[in-house]
Amino acid sequence: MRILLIEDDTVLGAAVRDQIAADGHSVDWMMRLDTARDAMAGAAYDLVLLDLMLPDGLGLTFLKALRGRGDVTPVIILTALDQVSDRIDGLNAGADDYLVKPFDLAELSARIGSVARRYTGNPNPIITHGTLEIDRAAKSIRRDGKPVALTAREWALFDAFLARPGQLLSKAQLEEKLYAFDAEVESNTIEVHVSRLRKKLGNDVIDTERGLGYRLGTP
Amino acid sequence: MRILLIEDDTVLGAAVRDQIAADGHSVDWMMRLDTARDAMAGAAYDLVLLDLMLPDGLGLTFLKALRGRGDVTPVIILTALDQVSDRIDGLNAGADDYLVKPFDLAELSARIGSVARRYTGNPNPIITHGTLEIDRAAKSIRRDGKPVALTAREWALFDAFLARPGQLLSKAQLEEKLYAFDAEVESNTIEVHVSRLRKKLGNDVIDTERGLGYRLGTP
DNA sequence: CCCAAGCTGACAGCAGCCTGAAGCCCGGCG
DNA sequence: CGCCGGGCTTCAGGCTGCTGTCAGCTTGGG
Repeated sequence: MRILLIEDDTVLGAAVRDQIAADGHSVDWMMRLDTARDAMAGAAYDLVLLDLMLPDGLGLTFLKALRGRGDVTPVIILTALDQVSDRIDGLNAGADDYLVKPFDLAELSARIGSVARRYTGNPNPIITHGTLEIDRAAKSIRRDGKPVALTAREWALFDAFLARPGQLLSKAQLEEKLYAFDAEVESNTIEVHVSRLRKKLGNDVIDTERGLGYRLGTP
Repeated sequence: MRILLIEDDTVLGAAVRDQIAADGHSVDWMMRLDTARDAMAGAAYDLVLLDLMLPDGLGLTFLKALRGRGDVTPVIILTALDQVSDRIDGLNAGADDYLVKPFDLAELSARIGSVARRYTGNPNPIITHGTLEIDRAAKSIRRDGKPVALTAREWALFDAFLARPGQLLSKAQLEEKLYAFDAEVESNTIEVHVSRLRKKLGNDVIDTERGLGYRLGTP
């Protein structure tokens, strides 16, 4: 497995690098966000280990930008912050896991294994839905063979329907999925995003059930 | 999402149950492993919250048996054990996540969301009633295999009968369920909706008991 | 046979939904 | 540091079809 380690503490970084290498993975170690950004642009990693406090910025900003770009590479956060709110922010920003320093290197190995198990193992299954071809893992969609680009929110919304085909999802449920519990929307955002999705994927991808919610269309 | 909570501490269990319910999930709460085992045999859960120390055995044994059986339902461990080696054992036994008591309820919510996001669903439980197939969670009904669409009010009414199969429900009770306490209807609204339901689902789904109320039909 | 209780077709009003447009926010770039 | 641009949210106006109401009919009990 190819792992990108972003950590500015030289002692901890070296220890982590050695542990990962001992587990048989290959590691690239960056100490700054800008070089890490370049590294990710140039190569495909299977996992990112991300410190939150870095000399040239916050790890959370980096993570949000990554997810906003549609990148789904698994991310495990390593940080000294042990406040609950920080953990929640991290998970909501799209992290897959969270380790608080000081952590045990053996636990890091276990967590890496746990994350890896979820993502590797099977080639990406393609779901066909009418004239759409959907690769959920890669977050890519083709309509009539032509690629369609979805934004982060659009994908999050569509993915909610893919997770449970045929299930009716209320706007409240969808809001909960698109936004953290704390975040609040008090307008018709969901409706707007549904509208956009329909424009990109076809009017019949999502059915409205008045007063109840939405449902994946039946092609 | 349908969640099985296995926890023998009544105070913590109630708090967790309430938090999950507030997040919009449905919860079954078991205090023993044997009843939990029965529950999992009888229904498909989307997530299991598992305490490790239970009156009739160890949670880890339960988890290993589950995984050994090929069950991949996501499991989050809740426990007072905070040794790193305990965490590693838990993750290696097949747990998806690990929370050490005392934990913050908001963080539990975040972790549940994190697990849910990467989870690809178990089918919802389907109730068969005569020629009807009912998926309460998905709010979908098939009659003779063909999908039937219910409106919001129709579904609310029908769901009232599904919640208590065989029980007689007076019009007053039904009005109370369909409308907020204050809202008042002074006509035969319930009768009208029952009529519409019968038209969609068949005349025998709901039986009339003159002067008393209605009852789910017995196919 | 009569009356009370329930059933159902028709319909108007309005809650709920859709969508174009405008403003805001944030990351990227000069 | 300031501008630029894409994405997200909010708002407002228009439309759809669900829902409560009513009237006339049917059913069941005594």
